[in-house]
Amino acid sequence: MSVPKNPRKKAHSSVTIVDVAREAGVSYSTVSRVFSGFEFVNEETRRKVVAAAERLGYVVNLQARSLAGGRSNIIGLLVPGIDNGYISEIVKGIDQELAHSQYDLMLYTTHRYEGKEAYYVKLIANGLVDGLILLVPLIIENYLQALPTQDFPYVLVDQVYNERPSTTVDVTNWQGAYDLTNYLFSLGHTRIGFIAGLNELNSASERLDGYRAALKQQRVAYNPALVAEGDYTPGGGYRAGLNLLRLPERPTAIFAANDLSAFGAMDAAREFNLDIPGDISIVGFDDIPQASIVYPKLTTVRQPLIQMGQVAVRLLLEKLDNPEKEARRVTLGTELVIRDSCAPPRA
Amino acid sequence: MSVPKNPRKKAHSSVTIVDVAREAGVSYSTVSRVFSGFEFVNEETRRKVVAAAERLGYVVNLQARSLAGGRSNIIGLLVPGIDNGYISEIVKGIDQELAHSQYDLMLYTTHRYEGKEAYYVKLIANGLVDGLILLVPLIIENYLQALPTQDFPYVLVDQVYNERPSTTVDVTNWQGAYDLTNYLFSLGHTRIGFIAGLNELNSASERLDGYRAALKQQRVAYNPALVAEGDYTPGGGYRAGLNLLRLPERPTAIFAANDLSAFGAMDAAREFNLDIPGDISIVGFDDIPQASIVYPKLTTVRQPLIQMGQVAVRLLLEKLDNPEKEARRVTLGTELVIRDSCAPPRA
DNA sequence: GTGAAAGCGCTAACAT
DNA sequence: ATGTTAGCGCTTTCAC
Repeated sequence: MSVPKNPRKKAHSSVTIVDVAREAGVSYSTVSRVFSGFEFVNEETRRKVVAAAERLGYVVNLQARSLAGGRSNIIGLLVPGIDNGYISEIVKGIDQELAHSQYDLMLYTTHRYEGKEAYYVKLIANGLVDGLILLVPLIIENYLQALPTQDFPYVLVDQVYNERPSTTVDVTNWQGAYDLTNYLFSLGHTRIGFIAGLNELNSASERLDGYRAALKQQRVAYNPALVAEGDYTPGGGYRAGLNLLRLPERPTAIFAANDLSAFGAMDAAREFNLDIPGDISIVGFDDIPQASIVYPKLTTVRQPLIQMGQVAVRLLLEKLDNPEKEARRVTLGTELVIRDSCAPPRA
Repeated sequence: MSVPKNPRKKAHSSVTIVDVAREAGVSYSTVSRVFSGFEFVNEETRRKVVAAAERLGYVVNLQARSLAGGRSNIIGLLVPGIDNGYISEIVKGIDQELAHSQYDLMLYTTHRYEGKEAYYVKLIANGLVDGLILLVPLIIENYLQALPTQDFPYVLVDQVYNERPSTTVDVTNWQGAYDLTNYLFSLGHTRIGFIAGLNELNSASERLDGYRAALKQQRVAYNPALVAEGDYTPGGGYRAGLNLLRLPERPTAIFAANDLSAFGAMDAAREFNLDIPGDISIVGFDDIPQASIVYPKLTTVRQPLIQMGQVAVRLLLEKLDNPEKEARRVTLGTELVIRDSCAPPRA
């Protein structure tokens, strides 16, 4: 064991490559070769080294490897927070995919550096991580501008950024909203309220567009009064729902731009003593896990959240292996999930 | 900018301490002093250095700092996965507390190394992180044994390990279960089914003990037939719920050992066309966010999940700052949360 | 207060 | 196939 001279150094002494080399009676670069793979090493030597390493309980020091060779085998994930079914499902996908790889995950939450996004990203990109997955709803440019070079590998999830060709994974928001609205029509609804998300989010505006397109196609006039402002949160959905339900001509169905808002709208409906789906139909978007736990179970549009995470990782690793590769955008399909929160309007 | 000689090195060139030193016209150890804090540096020199660094856009390389003897300022978190309200709430607390500190978070999920826990922990502890928070339900010893030295800083969340004095944060599981059972008694229930968690988890066994203690105190005979085996998942809760409801003398209330199981039990009750809480009362434990979203809203025992995460971080940082400090155990209080899933039994 | 120099554990030329 | 050597970017003695 090499004894650290530095007293402020981390306490736990560790076995290094040098110790293993001595134990095995070879030079320490040979040991390095054995553990960094790929190099040719005599089978017998390799065995000796592995045995020695095992005896000593050797484990590589990833920092040192990274410093010396360049790769940390860590990818960074930047998110607003993980206390949200939507994000944690995507993270689950990321995690799953990473499990098949040699990479580990560094989790960065944005709230820590509000207003200092640029510095944060620089710190992140400088050294520790090989690439970055950005799952941040807003102000992407603040983050992206700070990337140390044009070609630092990153991928955007669920948002598009047109100023710079960026590797991106998103879903068919427009189509999903279009399909869902048509489903409501097929049930006989024509007065369909819409609880919007923040318009700066392109997922939100695409969904609104899909809703409007379906209206148009059904030759139902678009009525701005039926669109209430929400913000993708249950609280916002609740308030928007209240507004919609107070309307003189109450909608018979409400399309909330995401599931969380739909939950809020459900609460609002209950406050009006309205039966769901008897008196009012409610639908959401995303199909987060809670959507099938609430009562009644929510009809919604499924985004392949887990798959989004997986694809994000795959795209990033692809980029890592082949930096020359051009940025590309993968748009995954959505799917109508019919559950118990809709019924034909009362006659 | 120093040009890396190694072609496989990460593409993005970065500004180093040497560049800053040259720019500022000082030696690079002075630059180091400026950024690693604490050392005495002439105020004017410091200003020059800071200015130069800013001009160049310098950011420290944490790996190098860590390797050289400093701290990585990263703590590791080991969890089974984050797709679970219980865990993600705790993580939220961890994240919040970390935000006030200089530390970043490395997220490790256990499923990647099943059967290789020891190796995994070694890898984690060896180098990259300064300390570790273990939020792993089972087989803790496999993990702990592998810690490089006796004094590698770690803290256990929601589990106790008696073989070695360990810094721990947990909650009053026994008391919570006791209180909750008594609440059910106060409503008039006496036939109270219990859906257990895995008995190896001490949270699960403590809750069962609390339930039994309340029974005893109320002089109600303990009936093993009323205890169904669950596993802390909705699926397990559903099956256990079914078993309980099939009993000749059906319980009038069900105490599920955690909220997730309670959700499963609710589904089971609905399958029997039982009204909750009219025909049967159901309670859970944990108060995860979903508990107030399900319908009817779940009566449960609140664990201060966020606070648990915060305390875990605080304990770890405390240990990091003062390695000599003895391990201690912090047990946080639980609290009865009465919502809509209980009513007196039908006469 | 500041500079010079050693070394953290490892990888990757460059030798042999 | 293996050993030698020079760093990766930084912290930390040890001089001055």
